[in-house]
Amino acid sequence: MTIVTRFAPSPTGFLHLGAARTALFNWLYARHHGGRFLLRIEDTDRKRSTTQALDAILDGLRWLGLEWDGDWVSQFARRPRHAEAAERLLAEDKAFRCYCTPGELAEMREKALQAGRTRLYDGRCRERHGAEAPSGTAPAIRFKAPLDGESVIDDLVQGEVTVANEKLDDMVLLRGDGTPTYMLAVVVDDHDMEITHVIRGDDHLTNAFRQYQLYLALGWEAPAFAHIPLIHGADGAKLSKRHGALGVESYRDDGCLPEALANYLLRLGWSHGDDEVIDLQQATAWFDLDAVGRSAGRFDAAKLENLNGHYLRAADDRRLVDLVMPRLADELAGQLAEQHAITVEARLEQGMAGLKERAKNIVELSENAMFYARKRPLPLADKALALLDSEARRHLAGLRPGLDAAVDWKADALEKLLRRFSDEERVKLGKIAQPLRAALTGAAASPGIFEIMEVLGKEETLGRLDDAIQGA
RNA sequence: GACCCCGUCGUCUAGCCCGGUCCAGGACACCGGCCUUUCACGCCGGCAACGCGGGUUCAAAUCCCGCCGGGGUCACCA
Repeated sequence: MTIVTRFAPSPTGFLHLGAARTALFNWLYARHHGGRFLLRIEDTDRKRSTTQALDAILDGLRWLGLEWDGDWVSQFARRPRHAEAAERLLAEDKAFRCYCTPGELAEMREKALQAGRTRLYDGRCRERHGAEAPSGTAPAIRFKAPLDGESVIDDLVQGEVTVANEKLDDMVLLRGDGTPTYMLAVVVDDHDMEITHVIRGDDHLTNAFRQYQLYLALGWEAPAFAHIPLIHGADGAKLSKRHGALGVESYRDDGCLPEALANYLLRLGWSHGDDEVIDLQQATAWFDLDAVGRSAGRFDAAKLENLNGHYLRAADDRRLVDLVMPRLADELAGQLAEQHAITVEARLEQGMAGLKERAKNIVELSENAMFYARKRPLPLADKALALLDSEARRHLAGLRPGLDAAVDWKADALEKLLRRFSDEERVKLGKIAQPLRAALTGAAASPGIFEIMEVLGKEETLGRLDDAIQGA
């Protein structure tokens, strides 16, 4: 049997973390088993569905590297097929027309809630015939849910879960306006798309029982279910906008690398012994549902950040340059004209190894790289300014002729030169290196200073040095 | 409220199914230290958990029961 999974978001918002993880698990499960991973957009709610949301979801999936097989399916486009299924159930007396008004329904709900019943609908239209149908109301089609017995689902994550059928409501299949409800649409679509494994959030667990009954009524084989725990905010409550249930694109904008987010999401709720750093390829080889935990996890930004730093250090230099350049251009607005941009890009590529060692995300990386992009004279941070006292400037002035005379402008040669100079002056290397750092980068912390001199080149280095020596 | 699910360091988790190897292991965070021209990285060390109460057993994080706590679901939303 070929395994077929699907991710079925509704295009009413961005791709938030919980949804992204659901997509990831579906993708991994399909890939691991050599199956297919399909995408279905649940856009039956026309009022809330937007194309912006759809684009955000598609972009988010692509950014994370979760490509789906074939074209995505629009649930809305399949509504004739949904209606057909509802009509068939009606014909087979497994469903009925319901003429109840919203007012009646509200009354029933209140009554049921008061009595502590889960079955809200009282079944009053079950046996009502067409002839007695009140005119003027467009009837909805309701499912005749079983009144007794129990439904059992052998969930791949939650285990065997049983619910008494009397708790299952006569749910609406087709609304009065003829549009299908979610409950009907998922079942019909999952069946038609030949989905073998439905992997989704825990919040759908109770829906699974209603859907299971529908499969039974329709005479179809139900897929295997796997309900994965939800992701909670740091305070333990359901992840909401309040605690940054943001779209994956906002993590990207904040400097997150997709492989880091994927790794983080993977480890939140799934584990493979003591392994922590697991890329998508390794995950594909290892992933299976039996290692998915049953309890909800809390979102931990610090752990994501740590993972991000790891992947950042491992990332290709050229790729990072491409990620950093737009941010620098943005910050320097206009100052990064073409000729200078070429120079900066070359510097970044050369200096990236030292830069990426010191950043946890692309934003930080860009900030740290700023001194390679700025033109003279450099703005000096307070700490840099403090480093450049009169004594320091005297040292730098003393150092200048030696640098000017240097023929071999390479990091190791420059280091020898500096060390010799500090020996001769009988001062610690730090007394020279720190002011030099301040002069060349405008900051008190940076990559290795000799490496920076090499990347900057002799002319720029001496220029920045002069700025600092003469500086007020 | 009813139904369902969950409960190991602050957080993610290993161990639980098949009780002893667990005075509970790893990772992140935090706190020391080393390395070092700075900051990082790296390395070394430290802090820190089986929700509570009963059983069963020679022995329980592991099995059973109760309680408590957290979460989810109860629409002509998805």
